Amino acid sequence: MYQMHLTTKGKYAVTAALDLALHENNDFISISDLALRQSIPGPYLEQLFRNLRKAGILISHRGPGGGYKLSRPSNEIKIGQIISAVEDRMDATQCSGEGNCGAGSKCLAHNLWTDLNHQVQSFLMEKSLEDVLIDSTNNKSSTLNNNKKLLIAAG
Amino acid sequence: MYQMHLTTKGKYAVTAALDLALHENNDFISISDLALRQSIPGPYLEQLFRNLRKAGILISHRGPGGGYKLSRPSNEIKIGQIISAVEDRMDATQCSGEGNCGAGSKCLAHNLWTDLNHQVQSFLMEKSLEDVLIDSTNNKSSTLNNNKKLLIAAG
DNA sequence: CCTATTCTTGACAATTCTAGTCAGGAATAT
DNA sequence: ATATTCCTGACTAGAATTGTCAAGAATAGG
Repeated sequence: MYQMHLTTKGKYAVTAALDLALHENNDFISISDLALRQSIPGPYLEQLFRNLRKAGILISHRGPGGGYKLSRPSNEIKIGQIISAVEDRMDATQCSGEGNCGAGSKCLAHNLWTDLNHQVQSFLMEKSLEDVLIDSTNNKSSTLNNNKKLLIAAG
Repeated sequence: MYQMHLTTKGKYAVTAALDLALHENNDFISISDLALRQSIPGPYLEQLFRNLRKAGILISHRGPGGGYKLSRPSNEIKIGQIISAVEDRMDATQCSGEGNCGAGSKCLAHNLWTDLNHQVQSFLMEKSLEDVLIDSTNNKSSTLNNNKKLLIAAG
């Protein structure tokens, strides 16, 4: 089936990465600084940064003055890469692209989820950290109709 | 923050509604028939149909020969309506559109989630049950790159 | 009127995920 | 040396998901 999961993991990871992008010229930034600035529980962030490092998105350095920094310029790192590095619901749930949902064959909604999948993938994979920072300073978020009944809430 | 949740609830509800749309000319269809045809746990589906009825999407009839049917033609019912009727994570999580994420003000990623929100909303609110059935029989799902690392998996 | 069918409601339970903590270890700058 | 900072793995509490169950109310058909 589907399984589309954005949790605090994803949010924290992206927010922290944006902070790193913002201080791109600085050397390394420690987790404690980041956690403080972005109001993220330190040990939790640490856990997330493991994954980002393994995924090659961050590089780290230990010892005094150590910390993390982006492995590449902020315009080369896509939001989708960050999220997929920390959101590990790899979906063992049901047919993950294969068509063994419905009874034996594709369920009626199969293509719907596939298309939605593609839609979100594209959105997140086309947007770089730099893009988001630019959008953010321009404050140019699209007009959001604040329908609380809908599935996604921004914050 | 965000909170974008598609769970089995949403999948089951949409799949069942598609089944109803497929048999639009028939009278009422019983939950047991539906559950059997679409491999959905009966009592669970029952629970979901409550919400769809309350939302005015389905109408029901009791007694022998009773069951459920769509309240309107399948081209007037949008997927988004179905999902929002059953996925009740109304998101008390954090700033639900307000900007009290970050420390006091909007977090760096605020607009990103808002935009993603809007993106998915549009997608689901523009697609009707009929649309999905047509896409489904045409088998014309967009080319999906089967990246298991990504957040959404279809099925 | 009796009965089988089917929805209706509310409560309940098991499992899984999320979100976050903690302790101890390894590297490194000064 | 020592303080700093990452690194790792395990662990926990709470919530959410995914169901189940039992008893009741409506209705069609005989």
